[in-house]
Amino acid sequence: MGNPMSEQIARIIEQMLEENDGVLELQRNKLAGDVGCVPSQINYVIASRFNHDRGYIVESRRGGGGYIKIRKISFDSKTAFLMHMLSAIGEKIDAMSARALIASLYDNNLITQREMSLMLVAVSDRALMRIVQGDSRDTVRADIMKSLILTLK
Amino acid sequence: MGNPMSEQIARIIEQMLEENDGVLELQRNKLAGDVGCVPSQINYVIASRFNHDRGYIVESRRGGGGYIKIRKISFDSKTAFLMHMLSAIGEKIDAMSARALIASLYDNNLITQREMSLMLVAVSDRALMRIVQGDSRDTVRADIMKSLILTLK
DNA sequence: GACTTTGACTTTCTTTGACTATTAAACTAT
DNA sequence: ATAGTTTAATAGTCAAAGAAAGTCAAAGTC
Repeated sequence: MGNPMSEQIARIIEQMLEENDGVLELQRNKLAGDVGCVPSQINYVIASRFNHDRGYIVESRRGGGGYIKIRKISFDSKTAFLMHMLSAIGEKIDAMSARALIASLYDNNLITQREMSLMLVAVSDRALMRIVQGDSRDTVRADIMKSLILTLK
Repeated sequence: MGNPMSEQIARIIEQMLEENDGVLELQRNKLAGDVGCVPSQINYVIASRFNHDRGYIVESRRGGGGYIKIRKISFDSKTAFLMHMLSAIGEKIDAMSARALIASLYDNNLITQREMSLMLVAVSDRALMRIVQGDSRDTVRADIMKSLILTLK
């Protein structure tokens, strides 16, 4: 059977990544124990299948509480995400939807917490919205949102 | 997953620092007791995560009523810078001045390049400025600028 | 020959504890 | 009261042990 241990380990990691939105933190010794291999084989699998060339970023830490963190970074999907969001905005967007979109940028690791705060200020600033009249608000907000999102590209 | 004691202690200290405007005075033995570790581990955490390289200044005193005081450096100067900028803005600000201020935030390492881009969009978005009439523009822009700067803490 | 498996050895980070140093408060002698 | 001394309460240091993860080359498999 074409079923080497490395394949098994790789499948496990892939599955965990999918279940976790492309981010995964594992413990090398534990995984090795679970799957029944020597710890350094985990390194082999990661080095051969989850390396940078294949679109992954790996960070790790030794010592007590150590871990290996694997992140799938696909510029394509990032751009796709942003483009999808752009087209979802359309002509107008209300404040609550804008906030939700910004939060989802943060949840998807496309912006930092501080960037989120800045964006929230930009689309929901009270002084601004006091001046802009009624229906125009959501139009202005949509324009700002689009510009902000394009800035992230 | 990876939650070594050191992480826990570091998080506690960070939180206390945030709640206290970047200054914190703790009692080593008490904290060690609360969190359930040996006192010298507090030293380890401080040495490894709150050292000068990471932007902290630590002072301490032994004996009765002893303490360890941790201060986040440059917090004061950062805040001072931001406050100065805030008061420099006043009621109105024109687009060019706003851009200059934002650039100086970047030059002074208070924001990243991407944050700079986001802020620039927020204060100079053409769609927005098309709608806001003449003299109000600089007032709106000043309000937005102030909110943005306050967001930077 | 390319890929996989294994394990001895290395490096990094954390935890622990014995020992040291400093300080404030309490005490003692004058 | 004052100065000196002791005591108790803190914090500091450092090295050893522990807990991961990393490296690399030899051996195994297809």
